[in-house]
Amino acid sequence: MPAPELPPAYDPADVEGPVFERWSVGRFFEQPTGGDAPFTVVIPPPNVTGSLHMGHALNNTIQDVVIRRSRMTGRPTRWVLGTDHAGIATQNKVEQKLAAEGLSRHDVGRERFVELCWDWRAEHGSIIIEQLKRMGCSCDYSDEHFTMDEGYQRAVRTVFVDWFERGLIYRGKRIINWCPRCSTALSDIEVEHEELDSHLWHLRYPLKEPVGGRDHLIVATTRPETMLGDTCVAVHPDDERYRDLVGASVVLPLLGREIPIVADAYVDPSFGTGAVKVTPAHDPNDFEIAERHGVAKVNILNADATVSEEGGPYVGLDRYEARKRVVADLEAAGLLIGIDDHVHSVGHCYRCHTVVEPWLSDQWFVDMKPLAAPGIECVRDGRVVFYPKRWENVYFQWMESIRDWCISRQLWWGHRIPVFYCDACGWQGASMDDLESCPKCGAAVRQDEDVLDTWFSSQLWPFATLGWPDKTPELGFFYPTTVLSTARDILFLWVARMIMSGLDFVGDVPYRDVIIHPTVFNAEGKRMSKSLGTGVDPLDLMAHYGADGMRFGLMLQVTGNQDIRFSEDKLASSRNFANKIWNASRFVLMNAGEDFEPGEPVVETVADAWILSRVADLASRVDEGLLTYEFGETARVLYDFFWSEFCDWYIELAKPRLAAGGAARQAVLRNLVFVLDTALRLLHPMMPFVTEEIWGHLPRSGPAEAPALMVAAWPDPVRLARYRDEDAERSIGLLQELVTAVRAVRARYGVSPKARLAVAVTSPDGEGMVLSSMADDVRTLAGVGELVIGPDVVRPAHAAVAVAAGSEVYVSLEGLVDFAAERKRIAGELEKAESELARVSKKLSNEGFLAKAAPEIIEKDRAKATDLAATVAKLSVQLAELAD
RNA sequence: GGGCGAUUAGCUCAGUGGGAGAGCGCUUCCUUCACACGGAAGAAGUCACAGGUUCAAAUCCUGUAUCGCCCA
Repeated sequence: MPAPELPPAYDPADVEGPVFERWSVGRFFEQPTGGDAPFTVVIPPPNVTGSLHMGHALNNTIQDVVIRRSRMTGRPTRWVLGTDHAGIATQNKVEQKLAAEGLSRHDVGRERFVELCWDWRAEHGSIIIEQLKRMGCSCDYSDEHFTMDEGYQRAVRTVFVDWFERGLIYRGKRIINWCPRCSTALSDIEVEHEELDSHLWHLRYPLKEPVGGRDHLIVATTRPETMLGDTCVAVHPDDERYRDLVGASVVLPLLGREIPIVADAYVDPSFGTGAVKVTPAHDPNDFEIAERHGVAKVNILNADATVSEEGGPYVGLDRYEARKRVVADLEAAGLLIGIDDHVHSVGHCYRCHTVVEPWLSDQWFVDMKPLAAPGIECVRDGRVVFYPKRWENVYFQWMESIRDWCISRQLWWGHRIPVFYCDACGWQGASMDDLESCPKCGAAVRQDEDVLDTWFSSQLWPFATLGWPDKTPELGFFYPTTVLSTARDILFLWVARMIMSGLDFVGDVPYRDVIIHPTVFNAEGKRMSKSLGTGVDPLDLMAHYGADGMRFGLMLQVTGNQDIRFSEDKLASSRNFANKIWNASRFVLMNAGEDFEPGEPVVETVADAWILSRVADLASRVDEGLLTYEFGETARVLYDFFWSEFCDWYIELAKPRLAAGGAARQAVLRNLVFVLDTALRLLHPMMPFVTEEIWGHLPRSGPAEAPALMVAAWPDPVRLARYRDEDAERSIGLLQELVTAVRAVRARYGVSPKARLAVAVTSPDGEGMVLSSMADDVRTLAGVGELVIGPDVVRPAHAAVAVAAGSEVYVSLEGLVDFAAERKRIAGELEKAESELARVSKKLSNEGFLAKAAPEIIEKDRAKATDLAATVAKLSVQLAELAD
């Protein structure tokens, strides 16, 4: 089938939509139903409120690349799609919408509010899914999951009840991280710490009774307003300065409360004055001290971070206003001793960046230690492998010092905690079913008001999406999944927890390989953020460079490094690369028209043997690179092969044979088609659109092997290995050197590209024969007319000279050669060759080297020395001749 | 305080024991019938610094400096 004429420039906008449509109509995205060795990826569920950012673009390209390769190898391949319900983020969105109408969630009530969340999801939840399609991601779009699906809710509840009954989930009054804006608890790892310039306030606390002539002590604090909640002052038990004060009392300024002085080893005597004020309801360490000494815990803040009634005269003030007032009042009372500059770390909400408040409240926790042990073991014994490997240490470090997980959130949108309380008899318990009455006394029960952390449900993603807790066929077939790709910032939030819950509930790891991809920063090396306007929108990038250009440009930047300073240049060169592929293909298709006779590749010339050898090498490097997740290196290998080898050399070498017609034309056409076909397959995972479109136009020898490139066979490096040909590679290397040398002479003297040069080459026998056999190629590629190659060619008069591939090259340039300039240049080359020869000779006369270096290294250096000596000799002769 | 990463051409980055590379940018030439999103040629680096190991170090080890990230 002859190809319709392709336009001379690749326009992604014309191609991407129709190609995606073809994949969709062909149902190529859909998961397989049978086969062996399934390859499964679960997508890290994007937040349902989100839209595509660079992290998504990168991560989903990585997943699509491994998925597409796997699908082409014929393995049953499944990419599971879905979103998470994003408790805080979704609730924020819906509350904002209500606020626009002057309403709060309390005005509409819990039931209605949850309905509004579902409405919001129905309206906005598929935005990011559509964006994934735009990128060409080959997820199974017919099988979309959501962490609030009915079946998923059952999975979450099963996990909760199980852990509750095993005593792993418990309720307790603890210091948790409270976001006053979101009005909910956060787990420790949902808090982002930031170093801020602040102050250290030194406060005088008067003693109730003077002790040993002292009537006060001085405490230092970074949060003076919390003094309202102080219930003791602590000093180190070994601190001589305060020993006699332990057991005495101070009168808390402003409030007049009498509080004790206690001795506690937690206190660092070298920090501040060595005496610390203790605010048990607002600091986790102070809480511990209070527990040890049995002192009261006074909570001075309301949920919105205003001062509670415990704050006496300061009641109702915002925390920052309270700070100003407390400091001012202390100063007025002469109790403010000094203020030092101080940098300290302040926690912020990971969703809204409000400063979080350590706050005492009743929350639900998971005891993580028993779950962590198997989670550590499965990485130690290699059942789960991280790429890059170094992330395993980060994982171990966190898992080994794991702390209990606060899972309750004071939200309405999410999985409501399935614990029921009977106020009549005091019974409480977790239940799979919604209880109306107390199983013990029959009185009415009430359900816990809180919902679970979104991550509590996300941790079940690899198996809850497969139907767990039911023992579905899918679960048996697709679990464990194959690889998970994700950003490093959710290693703890998500990956570690999936591993622990997968082991605990399914009895096996959730996946074998974990790819931790680099973080995408902007060109200045700063985190990309929509709110700061430092982000780049992947949709804009795709509009400029095409989806393939963006994908390939990102892949070029994925190395073992932990971050990427995003370079748009790489996307531009990738767009150009797509155009290059398009045009090379266009050239091949224009030739492989009516008269093309399909068939196996034919080795008719050295160039044929060479390009087939190179494509065999390419297949093995790309295959290996993708299996080891080395995306940057793989992208570079593809780029170099296609551009530098296939286009710059093989196509150029093919042109005269195409023009010659007949058998020569048919042979080279077959090879062009074969190499292009193979390269398109290898490029497909990274650049799915342009490769698919071109592949559809390639001539076939019979009925189509596959309905689309997406589901065509992946080139098998083992089968291609028969095309390896080192001799051909060496020969083409000689040709390239010679051609380049002649072109350089042309450029140096500004000879028109149209002018045919007369060239004479003196070569050693072996090389001379190889070059002679390719004389026509040299003529074409270097623009040479008269060409003489022999063992002892006479140097023409008025010739520019070069040494290439061990040969002397003379280019006749009647009247053009500037002999003085030429002498200078050759002298420079000679100097370079001599110094290189001296270096290698020195090495070869080093006995240590000869005794200890690997034989092949020594052999290589000997050969190099021989070559260099020849080069030096030739250049010397040339220099001498030019002196005439 | 602990850990991790980075420091290579003007810029962004590959290269992890044996001849310093790419893309972009720059210089010169070329619109030749696949491609100017192109072709040809070229200039450009004290591989952060200091020690050490080795026959041999951009590469391994130790330390220092600077930048970034994570944990406490």
